[in-house]
Amino acid sequence: MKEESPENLIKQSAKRLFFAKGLLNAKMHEIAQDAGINRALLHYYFRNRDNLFQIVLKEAVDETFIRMFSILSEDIPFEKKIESAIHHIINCLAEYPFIESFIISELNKEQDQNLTQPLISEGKKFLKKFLKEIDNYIKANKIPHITPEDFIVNMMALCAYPYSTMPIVQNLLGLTEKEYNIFCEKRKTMITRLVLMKNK
Amino acid sequence: MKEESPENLIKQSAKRLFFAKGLLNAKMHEIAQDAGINRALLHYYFRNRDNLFQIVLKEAVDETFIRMFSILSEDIPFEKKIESAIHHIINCLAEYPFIESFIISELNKEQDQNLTQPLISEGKKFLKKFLKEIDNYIKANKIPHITPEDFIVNMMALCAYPYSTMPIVQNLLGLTEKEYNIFCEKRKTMITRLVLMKNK
DNA sequence: TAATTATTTAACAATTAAGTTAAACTTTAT
DNA sequence: ATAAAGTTTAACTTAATTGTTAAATAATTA
Repeated sequence: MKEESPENLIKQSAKRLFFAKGLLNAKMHEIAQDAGINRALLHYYFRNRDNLFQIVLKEAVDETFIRMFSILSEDIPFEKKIESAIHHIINCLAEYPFIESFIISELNKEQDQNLTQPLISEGKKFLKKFLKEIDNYIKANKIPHITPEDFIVNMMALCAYPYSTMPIVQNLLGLTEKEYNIFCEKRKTMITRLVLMKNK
Repeated sequence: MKEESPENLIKQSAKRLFFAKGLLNAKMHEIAQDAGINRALLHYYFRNRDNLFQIVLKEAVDETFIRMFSILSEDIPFEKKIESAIHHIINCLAEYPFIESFIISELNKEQDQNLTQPLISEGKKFLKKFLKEIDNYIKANKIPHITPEDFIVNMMALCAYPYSTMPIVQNLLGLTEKEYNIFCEKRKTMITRLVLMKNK
């Protein structure tokens, strides 16, 4: 359990509304209400909306993507690494299903991209090495028709899609929230096998 | 080319901003500006925001998802059908990369779900039959570890993810808009092979 | 207990957007 | 040419949201 200071309650509420509930344009009073405090106190601690924005987004991005880059940069066997990254990213998405949607929605507003600039440059630096590593794996295992770029996009797609589309897909499949989370959780091993082409 | 009536110009602009540019909360004056007319005329033709919303969303959903359901209900060989559906959905997403994001963002606001209600019920009706057909294919081809539900989610995920994440992934891969569209386009055959497990 | 800090209340200004309206102007059709 | 429909301009109202502020109240700490 984390500290229950007002700062943390507010940050938790902001993250819950933005990244977990998918209310990409949650209002200040909604965040305050969710945190059980009032608007004045919210401004007292976080000055304004943009500031709160930056803080909670940076924390969430560090927990998910920066951590994923770190896992994928470890010096362990490739297959083990991929399995580990898939588990990590699905665990993170189970907590914040809409964090990608949020970032992209912000990017499309093309205001200040400085928010995501660290993520992008960190990602590019990491990708360069990682693409080579994938290429080696593809050649060593003679996996046909798939480029290293496809490999990464496939991995992310198979993990992230069921979370970002939860409101529709859960309904279409006729599952409760709990059942849907189990469905997504179970996909971990299937996705690992599929991207590594281990269909045994 | 479509008619260049003011109605069509407005609808095209609304679709472009909402579904192609990902401005999920585009303002009325932005739509008017994009269409080369003014706010008053926009209200003259479409009364209010919600009305414009409903009309353009219904048209886009009919073109993409309802049409996809129709393709997947045709009485043709399973593999041909999947290939055809993948081509269709990627062609649609190339035109409106953010149509799914838009629908989901609206659903998360949990106001009137009546907008998506037709899509959901149409989808459920269609899914029931289609899941059985997938199940037959999986059993006939002894595909391991994949449920029919996984099969559908995988197919949609592999098609849709690179579009909904375009602003990030394109940047990370260091591609121009044109290059990125080619990258997505090329994925058609790879995705078909991957979901059908034809890795020859 | 006294002083400091945290929190609430309530009112306020500034901004933005939606939607309406009336008047003027332009194009099209009769 | 005249009437009708289409289009623009500009002003306006209304509502929502952000952010500020001062005063009152509660909780903590010295």
